[in-house]
Amino acid sequence: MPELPEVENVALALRAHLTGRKLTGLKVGYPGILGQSVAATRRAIVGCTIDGVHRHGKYIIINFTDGRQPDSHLMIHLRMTGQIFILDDYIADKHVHLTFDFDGLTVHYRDIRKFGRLQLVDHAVHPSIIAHVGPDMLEVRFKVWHGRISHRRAPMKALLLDQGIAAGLGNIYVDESLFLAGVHPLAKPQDLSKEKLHDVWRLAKRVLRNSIKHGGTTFMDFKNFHGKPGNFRRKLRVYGRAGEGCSVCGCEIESLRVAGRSSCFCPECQVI
DNA sequence: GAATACCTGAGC
DNA sequence: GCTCAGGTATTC
Repeated sequence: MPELPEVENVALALRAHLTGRKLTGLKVGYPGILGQSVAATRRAIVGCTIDGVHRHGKYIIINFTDGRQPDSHLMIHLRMTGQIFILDDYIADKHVHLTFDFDGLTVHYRDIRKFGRLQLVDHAVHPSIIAHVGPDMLEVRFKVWHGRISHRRAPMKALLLDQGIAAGLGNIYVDESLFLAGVHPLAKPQDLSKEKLHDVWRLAKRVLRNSIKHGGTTFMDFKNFHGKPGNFRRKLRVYGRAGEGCSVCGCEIESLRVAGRSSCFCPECQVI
């Protein structure tokens, strides 16, 4: 599934392939993916040229301009199963809900579970203005992050998933970050020293950067479309490994439900 | 903060 | 045929 590293790769690919291109047409199979009417979407972006692609957390914002009207900003969230790829001779299956025609290439939006959204937003390209979303996890400084999390009373698992504190971590990377930091998913900020919280912050950034470097947990190729488990999956230490032996101490990885999510952790290495 | 809605497919 | 998977908006 797309996580921050895949979203980053998608944003990089869109920027590389679409900057300067004009959108000539938009086909819509399932309007529910759009956060506004089909007509409003077409009015805002068809005939416009892409002049910027930005990522913030798991959001992508594409800037469209036509030189006369104010720019339009299309915000994309892939949620669980959204995929974007560029392929000219692709025969769309039933999960392809949107097809964007540019001069010279075709971009498909495919989404098995239809959770993803593409919506027009008012604010300018800089995506940190999304009100309910905190600073990007890769960008946020420790002092800022600590100030946003240290007074909260919820378990660390829930707080790291909370996009309002910092945006970008999903279930996989939260479990991995907590494992690397040796922090139990039920531990609360007040249970932890400032040094321990610094470890969580530092290792969360590291695990995200490492995943980006390895092509993400899900591999998505824009030219030869496929979305399947990528190189980073085999590097995961605890996620999806309940019942297996911990790579550090050998004891059995356990699974627990925290904040409505499955949480895999090592009961020996991760303490409150 | 927890529960639920949104969806479909995989795995039992 | 049931449960589970999971990000976010919404509603308790």
